[in-house]
Amino acid sequence: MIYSSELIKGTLKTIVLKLLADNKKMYGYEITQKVKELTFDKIQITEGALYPTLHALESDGLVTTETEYIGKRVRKYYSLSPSGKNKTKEKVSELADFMDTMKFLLDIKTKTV
Amino acid sequence: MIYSSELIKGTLKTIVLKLLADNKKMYGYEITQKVKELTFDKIQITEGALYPTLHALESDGLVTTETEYIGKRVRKYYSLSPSGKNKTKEKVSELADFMDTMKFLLDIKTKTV
DNA sequence: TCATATACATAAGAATCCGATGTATCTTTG
DNA sequence: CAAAGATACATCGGATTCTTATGTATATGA
Repeated sequence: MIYSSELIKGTLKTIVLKLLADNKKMYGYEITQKVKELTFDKIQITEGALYPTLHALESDGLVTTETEYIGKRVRKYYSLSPSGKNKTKEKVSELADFMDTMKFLLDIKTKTV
Repeated sequence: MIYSSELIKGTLKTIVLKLLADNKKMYGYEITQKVKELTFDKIQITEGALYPTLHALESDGLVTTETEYIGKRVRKYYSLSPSGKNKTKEKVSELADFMDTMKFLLDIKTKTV
C-alpha cells in the first residue's frame, strides 16, 4: 500500500528537514531511498517533488550544499544551516501536535447535538 | 497556534467525511464551527476550502444533500451515502496508518551510516 | 550489451487551499 | 433602532505543491 499523494502534501519539507537533522548530510537520491526504506515503501518521494523542495530549502537559507564527485558522477550533499536546525524543531513539533489533533478528531464519536 | 495551511491539505476531505460519519447530517457552516471547537481553534477551515470540497464529495456520490429553510435563510445539509460510508472507513484508516508512519519517521534517530 | 540503478534537473499540468468578494438574513447590543 | 457581528451560502483569481514526463549522463550487474 502506498499512501494517496494528497497525504504527502505539506509533510515533505518536514520529512526532509528531519532526515537532515538526524543524518548530518545527505544527497537527494539518498533521501528518496531512505524514506522508502524507513516507511517500508509506503512513502515514495518522487524526484519531481524532491528536487524543487531541496532548492527551495536552499534559497530559504535552511540548508547548505557541497558537491562531490563519485567517479564522474555528481553528488550534491545537503546539510542543515543553524536556522535550518531551528526550523526543523518548529516544523517537527508542529507536525507532531497536528497529528495528535488529527488522532483526536478521528477517534472521537461526537453526538454532542 | 494555528497549523500552517499546508498541513490541512490532503486531510480536509477525510475530516469532513469523518464528521459526517459521526453526526449523521451537518451543514457547511456547522462543520467549520465543529472543527474549530473540537480542535480548540487550531484548525480553522475556510469557506473557500470547504464548499468546493463538499461539492466535490457530492459530485462523487459520497454525500447526499437536503435543503432546509431556517426562516428565510437556506441551510444545506450533507449526509453520507452508502459509498460515502465505505470511503470514510478507507480514508480514516489510511490516515491513521499514515500518522503512525509519520510518527515513526519523526521520532527516529537514525545514524545508520 | 542491455536493462537497471544511480544522480542530477526542469517543466507542463493537475489538484488543492487561501484570501477576497459577493449576497443575504438573523441576532445582539449600545 | 441602527450598526456590528454572527449565520449561511457561493465563486474566483492566485499561490503552492505535487505528479508525470522528459532530458542528460554515468555506473553496474546479468
